[in-house]
Amino acid sequence: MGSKSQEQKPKLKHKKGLWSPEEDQRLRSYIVKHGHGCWSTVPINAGLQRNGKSCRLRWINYLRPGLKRGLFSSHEEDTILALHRHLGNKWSQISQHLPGRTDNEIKNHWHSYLKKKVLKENASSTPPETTPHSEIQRYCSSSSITDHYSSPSPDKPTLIPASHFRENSPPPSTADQWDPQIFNNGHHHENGPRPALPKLMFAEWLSLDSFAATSAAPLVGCSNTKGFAGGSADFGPDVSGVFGGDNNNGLFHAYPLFHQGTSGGQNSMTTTVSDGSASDVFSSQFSFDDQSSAADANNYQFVEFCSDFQLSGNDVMYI
DNA sequence: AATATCATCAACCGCGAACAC
DNA sequence: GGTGTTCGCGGTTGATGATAT
Repeated sequence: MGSKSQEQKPKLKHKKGLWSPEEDQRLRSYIVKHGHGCWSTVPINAGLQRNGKSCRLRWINYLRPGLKRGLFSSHEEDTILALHRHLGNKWSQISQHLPGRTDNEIKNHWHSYLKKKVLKENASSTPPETTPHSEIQRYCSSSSITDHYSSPSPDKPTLIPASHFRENSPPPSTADQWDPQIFNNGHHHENGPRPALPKLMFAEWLSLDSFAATSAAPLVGCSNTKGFAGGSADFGPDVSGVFGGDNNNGLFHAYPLFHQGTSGGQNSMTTTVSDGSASDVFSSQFSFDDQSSAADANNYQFVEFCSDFQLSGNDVMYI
């Protein structure tokens, strides 16, 4: 057992410490071209004097596309606090609820700032239920669907754990089956025009590790432990992609499509949800600003679409 | 200006789980 | 079933910059 295997290969001296820009470039280029596959072979093939573990960490925490850098918003902090109260130090699980944030980043932020904040709050004996993030705790701990569906505020999306559908009833498979309580804040629309549909997204989409590579479009990562089977992706100059949803455990098909035009300007991501037939489909569109930080590695561009998502109280996010 | 202390964050380490043989 | 390998997670460390004395 253990992680000694890589290190003990005939005393190959692995470099440690901070990564240089050249090393970053080598690693990024290699993974963009070939995917990471087996991490232990990545440094060998990429010509790096690092061990696979170090490469994996560097990719996950720093080079992976879609990472959000910078200060944590108050909403993110609230989410961390609420989830930490429920999950404890499960940084990896917490990070799944914060698109673009890594577990390491969240862990650091906790130890450097949030932990003290909590201690201070406890010292002043503020009841946890009065904190603004109690709604997040509610969906974590409650078994009531009505609790899940109640939108916490006009400015915040409704968050629904995917486990709800596994534990209760299957999710709606068509647009018409969606509970208006969720999508229209309780307002039915019998015969009139369908109200503006909410943005719909899964946190998993925000992890590019969920994307499956195709021969035409070698892409990073291929695995998803929850069985989210990918479709195809093309990160060429015209960034576009189609991703199949989970069809094995009762969840409906969901195909996020995104496309970045060559003319520049604003990018968009269209999310289409269907029951598998072409006849009953609805879609919503995300917008995200052109990110100047989009990497250009060997003519592949990354869409940093996590950075500027703004979900509102009319939106639903499956976590 | 020099030094000490604190805060932040990238990276390392060790462990356990999952998997392959 | 036993052993080795790989991966992912969480705790911890150490370098660096900011701030206080």
